[in-house]
Amino acid sequence: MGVVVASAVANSEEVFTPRQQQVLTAALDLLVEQGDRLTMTSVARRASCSKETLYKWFGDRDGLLTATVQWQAAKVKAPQVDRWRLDAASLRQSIEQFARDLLGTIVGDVSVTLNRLAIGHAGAEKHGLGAIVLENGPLAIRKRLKPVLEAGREARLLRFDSSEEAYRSFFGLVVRDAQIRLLLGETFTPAEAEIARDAARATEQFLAIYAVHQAA
Amino acid sequence: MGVVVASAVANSEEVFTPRQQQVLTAALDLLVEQGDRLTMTSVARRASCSKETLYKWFGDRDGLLTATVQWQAAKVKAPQVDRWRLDAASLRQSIEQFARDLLGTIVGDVSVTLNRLAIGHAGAEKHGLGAIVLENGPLAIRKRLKPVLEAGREARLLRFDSSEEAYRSFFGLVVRDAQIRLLLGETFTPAEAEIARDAARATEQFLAIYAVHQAA
DNA sequence: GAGCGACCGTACCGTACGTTACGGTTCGGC
DNA sequence: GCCGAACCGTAACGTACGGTACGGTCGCTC
Repeated sequence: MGVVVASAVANSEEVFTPRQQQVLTAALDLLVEQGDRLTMTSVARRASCSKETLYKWFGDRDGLLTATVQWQAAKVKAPQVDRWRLDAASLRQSIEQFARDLLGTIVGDVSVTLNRLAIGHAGAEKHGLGAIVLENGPLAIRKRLKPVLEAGREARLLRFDSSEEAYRSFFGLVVRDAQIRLLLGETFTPAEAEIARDAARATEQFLAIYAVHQAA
Repeated sequence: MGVVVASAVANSEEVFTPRQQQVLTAALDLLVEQGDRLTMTSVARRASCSKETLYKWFGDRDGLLTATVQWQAAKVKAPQVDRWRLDAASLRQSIEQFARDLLGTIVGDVSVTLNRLAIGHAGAEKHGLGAIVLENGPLAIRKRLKPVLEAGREARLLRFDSSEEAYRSFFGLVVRDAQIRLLLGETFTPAEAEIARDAARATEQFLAIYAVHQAA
């Protein structure tokens, strides 16, 4: 286990020195470039540091990977959608913004790489990375979206039993098969415009399901 | 590359002797048990065969894995939904059946394992497995669902521009975040009943989006 | 029953990589 | 100007595992 990385999961208080962040950046770059096959030697070389330092700071290979994922995941905290009034238009806008954030993140190189890594680890009974990615990916967005959805329900703009359920359908409508296809190696990088269009479509569909019928 | 496994992708004509299938079964079992870390030695031991035979039949480790995935994937070909008349009820029933198939497959141990494996390979620039899994997973279902959707459109029961698009939203509504959560190591195994309920909900939602409004 | 091909079990080889060890350099504190 | 801590670069160690070689057994053919 890592020396600096203590509790393995969700210790966002963890702080890295600038030098350490350089190392983590190097590790992340190599991860994106060559996936899980990166070697400690290559990280050391890329970061211009010694392996000894690597081991001193991160304990072992897993510690380094965990630190990298953790550190990167912590950066995802996108800005809260600030003030939204509770009319149909602004609700729709908030939701669409979330859809764009979510989709944009998920189709990114870094997201694909980190998810691949975490999935690989999960396949080896090491669920630490999976938990971190889960926590900072889908769950983070969900946590931010939930109050919006519930305010929408409060205002009788939306109808659903459980915000959990509603969120999951939202996720499905936004992500569809894009994530699994990317993870499986299909290479497509939607432009900003496509993402926006997809987000709009997903929002439309979500509202078609969960919006209260505005009976004139 | 494998000796027996020729074209790497979608050569379903490939046939394995019973003995070879025993070996592949052993490999699959080990894969489910320990993920990508299975060794050639362990497969040989489990299948009571020599490593030499393994290499003779499958070429190398990748060949064995490819053969395993390919062979397993070929078994997924679920029965076509046979005759469906084109009223709203039977259309709905067909779609719901697809949803159950899809969800049931995806939450299964074997699916999770094989997807993990293929994703790992995709992360190492070896897209063969990813292509196979993609081909036999999502794409196979889509291929079977497509005529149903288009017949529905023909009969003015459904409205959509592209069946591709409609399928992808269907996929999203059915799978939601279940697949990625399982891949990341969350362990939940929905009962038959839950799957059926989720499939029904997804169908409901899909129709809410794509069914033509039956204006009384 | 001799010859032969397919296959098993096991011992062996080569290598890549995680991990450790060590000599040399920089730098802040006194 | 000296000391120790932190760090760099590199060499060395240990091992796990992919891949190969080989002797032995079974079963089939002539």
